[in-house]
Amino acid sequence: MSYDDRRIEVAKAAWRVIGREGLDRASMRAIAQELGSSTGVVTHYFRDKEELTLFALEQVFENVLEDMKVCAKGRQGIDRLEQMIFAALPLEATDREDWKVWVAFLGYSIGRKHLVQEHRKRYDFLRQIICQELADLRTDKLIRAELDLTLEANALIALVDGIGTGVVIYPEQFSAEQQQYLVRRHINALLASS
Amino acid sequence: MSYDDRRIEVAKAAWRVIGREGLDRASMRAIAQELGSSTGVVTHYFRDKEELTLFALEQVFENVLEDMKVCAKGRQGIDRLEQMIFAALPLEATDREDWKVWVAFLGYSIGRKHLVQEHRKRYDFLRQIICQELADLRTDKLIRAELDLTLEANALIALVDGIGTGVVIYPEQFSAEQQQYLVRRHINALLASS
DNA sequence: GCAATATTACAACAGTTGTTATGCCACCTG
DNA sequence: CAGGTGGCATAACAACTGTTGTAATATTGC
Repeated sequence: MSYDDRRIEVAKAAWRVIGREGLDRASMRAIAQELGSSTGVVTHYFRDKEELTLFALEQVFENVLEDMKVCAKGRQGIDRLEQMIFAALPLEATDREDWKVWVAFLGYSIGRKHLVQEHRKRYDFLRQIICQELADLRTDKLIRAELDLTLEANALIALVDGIGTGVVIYPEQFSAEQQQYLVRRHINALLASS
Repeated sequence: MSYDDRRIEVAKAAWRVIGREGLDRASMRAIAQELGSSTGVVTHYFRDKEELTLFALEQVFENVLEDMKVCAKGRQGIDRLEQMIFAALPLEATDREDWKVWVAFLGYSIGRKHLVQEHRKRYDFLRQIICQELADLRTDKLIRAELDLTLEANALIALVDGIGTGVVIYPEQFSAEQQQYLVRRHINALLASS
């Protein structure tokens, strides 16, 4: 196994512990135990704990981006946007673990300037992607021309974020169909009245 | 100053530290220092740290409930619901501190079953309140009859939650007017087409 | 098969944590 | 005034944290 693969394995162990026990209880020793080895391995592949946890978060984020890209592939119009958003929702139980890690990081970032900065970077990236999709839809006159695209992108992110945290705290709160229904209805409100 | 007042003072100090430094860095000593006294005071008024932090969270929650109640008073119809939701939004900079504490708690709850349970209790309470408002609106035929009120209440909470965390991470993301615009539009989609 | 390097284990470090016990001081009550 | 009580300070406790250094073991290249 290559260096990078082993690194990802360590991060996955961290990911599991964070989801199960929380971010502040994901100590080096707990992560090493989850990995089935000693802390020597963890410190060997990561300079310090922050590098490890940020790497784990980055993995989560990139997985979502990848899923969104896959869902977008070959689709067009409103359906394309919908499917991309759906990819970010915790539709299945397995997605919930990713959302747990995400929410844990959000809370952990409070009072830590550089961690907030990390989240801003990622929100920027997401907004840029969605903005581009909205711009394409507007060019095709599928959504109303007067919309503030940045605001609409932020609103979509907020809705997804709210649903995600809701599901993390209250898994039965939103079924997969209800999540999709809410997002669909939100997007429908943007459509050009033709 | 009475016992209960002093208790609240301690909780407010905790609240300030949590918002400024984060929940896991809000140690007993840090809270005592913020209060301008020793840890003896803190332990005197609270059995342990969890009792203190939960009490601080409860204060935040009840403040929001109180604001919602005040905003609802004397209003009726759609305007009443709107104003209640507005009361929960981080419209001003001062509201952001409450939201920081809330988000910090959400993240801290990951992996802690009884803390998740606490959040569920509060979400239950909020949903119940909003459900009642929606039911009243439906009785007056102001919103569509076929709506799933529980789902709609959860959706409203999710939207507010998403906006709140968005503002915490990215204060410039939503202006007060934009927040209100988004909520208003969301609610407008529920109106009976008359 | 030997040397060099990568990987891992383990122990020790200094610092911080929540909690508890003890003692001091002011205040109130009888 | 005696004595008890609530409020608070201080110190000590054991447990746990991230990090570092050292040494043992695998793996690789020649």
